[in-house]
Amino acid sequence: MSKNHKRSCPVGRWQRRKEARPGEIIDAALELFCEKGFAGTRMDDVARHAGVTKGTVYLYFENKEALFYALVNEMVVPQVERAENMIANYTGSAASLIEILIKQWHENIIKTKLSGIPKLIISESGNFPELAKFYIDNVIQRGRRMMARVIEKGIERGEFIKCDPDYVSRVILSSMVFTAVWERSLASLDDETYDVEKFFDTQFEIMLSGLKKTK
Amino acid sequence: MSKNHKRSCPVGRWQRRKEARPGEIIDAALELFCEKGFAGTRMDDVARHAGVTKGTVYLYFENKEALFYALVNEMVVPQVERAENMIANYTGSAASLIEILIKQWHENIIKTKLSGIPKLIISESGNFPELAKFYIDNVIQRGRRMMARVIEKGIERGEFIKCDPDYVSRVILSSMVFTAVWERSLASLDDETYDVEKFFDTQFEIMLSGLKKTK
Amino acid sequence: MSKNHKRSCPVGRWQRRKEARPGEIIDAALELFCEKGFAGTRMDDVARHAGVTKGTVYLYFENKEALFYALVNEMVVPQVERAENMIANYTGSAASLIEILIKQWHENIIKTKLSGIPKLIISESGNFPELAKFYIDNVIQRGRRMMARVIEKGIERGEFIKCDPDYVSRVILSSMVFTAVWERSLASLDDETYDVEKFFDTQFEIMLSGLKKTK
Amino acid sequence: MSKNHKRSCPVGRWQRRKEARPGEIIDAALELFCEKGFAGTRMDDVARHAGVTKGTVYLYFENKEALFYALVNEMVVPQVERAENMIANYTGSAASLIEILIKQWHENIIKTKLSGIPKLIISESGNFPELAKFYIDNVIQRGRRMMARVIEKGIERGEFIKCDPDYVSRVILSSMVFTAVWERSLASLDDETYDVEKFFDTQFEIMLSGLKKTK
DNA sequence: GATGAATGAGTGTTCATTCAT
DNA sequence: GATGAATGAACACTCATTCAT
Repeated sequence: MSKNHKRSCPVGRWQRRKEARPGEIIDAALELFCEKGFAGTRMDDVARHAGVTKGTVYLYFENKEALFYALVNEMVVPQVERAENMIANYTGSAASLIEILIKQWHENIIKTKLSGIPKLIISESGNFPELAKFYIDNVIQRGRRMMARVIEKGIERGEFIKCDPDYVSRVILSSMVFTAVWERSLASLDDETYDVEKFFDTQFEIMLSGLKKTK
Repeated sequence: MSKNHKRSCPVGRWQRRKEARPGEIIDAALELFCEKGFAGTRMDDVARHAGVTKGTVYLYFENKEALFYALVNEMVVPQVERAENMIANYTGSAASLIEILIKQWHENIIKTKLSGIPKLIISESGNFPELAKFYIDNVIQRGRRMMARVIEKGIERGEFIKCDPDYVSRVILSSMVFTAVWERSLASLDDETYDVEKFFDTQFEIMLSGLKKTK
Repeated sequence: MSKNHKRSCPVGRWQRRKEARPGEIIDAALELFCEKGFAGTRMDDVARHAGVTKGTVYLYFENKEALFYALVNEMVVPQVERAENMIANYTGSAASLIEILIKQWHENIIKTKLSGIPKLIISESGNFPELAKFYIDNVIQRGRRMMARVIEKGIERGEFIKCDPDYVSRVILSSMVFTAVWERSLASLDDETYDVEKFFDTQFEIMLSGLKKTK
Repeated sequence: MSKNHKRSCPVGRWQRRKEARPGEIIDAALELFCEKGFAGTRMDDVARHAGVTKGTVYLYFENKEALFYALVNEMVVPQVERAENMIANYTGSAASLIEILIKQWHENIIKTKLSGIPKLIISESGNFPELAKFYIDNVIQRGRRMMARVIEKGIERGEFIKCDPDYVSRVILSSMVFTAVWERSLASLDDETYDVEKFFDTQFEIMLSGLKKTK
C-alpha cells in the first residue's frame, strides 16, 4: 500500500541485491578505470564506489580483467545496434541523417558515462589488445561502415560531391570520437572552455558545405 | 598507483639531474609509458630498454614520476616553438599554411615517436592532472591559438567565409590529434588499414572547400 | 592458517551440535582434509561434497577446526575399542592373534576411508598438536600396548623368543600404519603397484619366523 | 690473517649473500613446510626464518611452489646417489649391508633435517601429485630396488631363505620411512619416548633372523 | 533448518626505491 | 658512475565466517 514498504526493512549490511550488483559494480569500474586507468584502479575502490566490499566484487566477476571485459561488452554493443537500426529505418536526406547521428552521439554518448569507453579502450589498448580488437571490430568498424554508407547514399542521391566515403567517414568520426576522449580526459583541466554543441554545429556546417554539391 | 602524486615537490620536477643526457632513458620511457601506461611500466623495463640497469635510472631522475615529467617537458615544448616560428614567418595564403601545418604534423609528429605523447597525456590525465594541465597550457592552447590565428587571417584576407576561428580551429585540430592517438593505440590492431596521408588530404579538402569563399 | 588454534575454547570441541548426525559432512571432511590437507580444503567444498551449502556446515560445527576435531573423535575411538575387546576375548596363540590383528587392520582400516586418519593426523600434527596428542594417547599408545601385550603373552606362553615387547610392537605397527599412510598418499601415483595382502603376509611371515622359538 | 675478517664489515641490511641465500631459504622452507604444511606456511615466515624479507625470497624463487620443488630437488637426489654408490662398491654379506643401510638411514636422514622430506611429500601428495610422482620415481622406487637387490644378493649367496625380494624390501623400508615420518610429526608429542637406535636394532634382528637360513 | 550474499582479515606476489659495493 | 641485492609498502585475490531471508 505505502510506496516504501521496501524500506521497512532497515538498510543494512545484509541487503541482498543480487540482480542489481553487477551493474553497480560495472558503473563504478567504468568511472574509475576511465579516471585512473586499469592498473591504477584498486579493486577495493571499485567495491567501495559500488557500495560493497572487495569480496563482493569477486562474487560477480572472476577477476579484475573479467570485470574490464564485462564492462566493455555490456556498455558498448547495445549502442551500436541502436544506431544501426536508426540508420536502417531512416528515409530523409543524407545530410540530415548525419546531423542526427552527430546529435545522438552528443546526447547518448558524450553526455553520458558511455563517453568514458573510448578513452578507456585507447588508454589500455597496449595492455589489452584483445579487448581493443573486439572494440575495433564491433564498434569502430561498424561505426565507420555506418557513416560510410550514409555518405555513399548522399553521393548516390546527388546530395554530395564525389568523394571516398570511407575516408570521409573516418574524418567525420575522428573528431566525434576525439570529443568523447577529450571530454573524459583533458576538458575539465582546460580553462579555455567551449560549448560541445557549438563544436559539433561548426563541424557539421563546414563538413557539409564541403561535401554538398553546388548546383 | 600511489595517491600522493600531488605531494611530490613540484619544484625541480622538470630538471634532469647531472649534465649528461640520458635521452635513451626518456626514449625508452616514452615508448613504454605509451604502450603499457605509466603504472603498467616497470622501471626495470625502462632501464633495460635504455641499456642500463635500474639503479642508473635513479641517477638521472629522482623517481618514476620525475621521469614522466621530464619526458613531457623535453619532448613537447620544442615542437610548439618550431611551429610558432614557422607561422610567424609565413607569408602565403591561409589555405596553403593550413596545408603545410597538416603536412608537418604528419611528418614531424605522426611519423615519429612524438605521436606517443598525446595518447600518453590523455591516458594519464586522471593520475597526473598537473602534468596534463601543463600540456594543455603549453601545447594544446598554443596549438589552438596558432590554428585560430591562421583561420582569422584567412577570413581577414577574404579567403575564408565568416566563422568562429576558435571553433574551426578546434574542429581541425581534433582530427589531427586524434590521428596521433589512433596511430599509437588502435591503428595496428585494425585490419581495415588506411593511408594517413590520404586521410589528411581528405580532411584538408573537405574543410577547405567548406571554408573557402566562393566568389 | 590461523595462529590461534590453541585459543579456541577446548571445551565442547568434541561435541557436534544438535542431535542430528551430519555424518555426510564428516565423511566429506575426512576425504577432503586427507586429500588436500586442512588448510587446503575449503568449507565450501566440504559442504558441496556433503550435498549441503556452506551455511549448513556451520549449523552442526562451530567452525572448521571443530569439524576436524569431531571427525577424529567420531572415527577413531570406536575402532580402538573394538580391537581391544577382540584381544581381551581371544584365547588362541599369540601368533594367530597377530595374524588376525593384521588381517583386521587390512579389512577395517586400510580398505576403508578410515585409513585416511593416520595420514591426516600426521600431516596436520604441526598445526594441531593438541589433536595429535589426543590421537597419540587414545589410539597410538593403546594400539602399541595392545600389540605389546600380545607379544608379551607370546613370550610367556613360550611361543616367542625373549625380546622387548614394546619395541617389537613398535616395529610391527610401524609398517602397518605406514601402509595406511602410503595407501592414502603415494600409492596411487606409484606405477610399481603391489598387493597389500601379500605385503602383510610377507611382513607376518618374516616377523613371526624371526620371533618364533625354534625348539 | 684473523679468522673473522669477514665480520669487519658490520652485519647490516645490505649484505650481499647471493651465493648463500637460496640454501638458507630452502632450509627455512623445509623446516616450516614440514611443520605447518605448504599452505600453512607464509612466505613471510620463510623469509624471516632465512633472515631476509619476503621480497628477497622472490629474487631466488619464482613463487611458493617453485620453492617447494627446488627444495625437494636439492635435498633428495644426492642422498639416493650416495646410497647407490655405497651399495655398488660393497663386498661384504647382505646382512651386514642391510645393517649399514639402516645405520646410515639413521645417521644421515633421521638425525638430520632431511627426515622432514618424506613427511612433507606425503602430506602434500594430494596437492602436488607431480612432485610426489617425481619423489616416487627418483627416490622411493630407487630405494626399493636398492634394498631388493641386496635381498636378492642375500638369497643368491645362500644367506637368506627364498622370498620375494621386492616385498621384503617394501616391508623393511616401510618401517624405516615411517620412522622418519614419525620423528617429524608425532614423536615429540608422545610421552612414551623411545630410542630410535634400539628400534632399528630390534627391527634388524627380527627381520634378519626371519630371513636367515638356518643350516 | 537451510540458504547464499556479503564481509574482511589474511596471504602471495609485484615493483619502486635504496644503498653497499 | 654504475650495479643489483635487498627492502617493504601496496594490491589482487581467497575463503572462513556471519546472518537476513
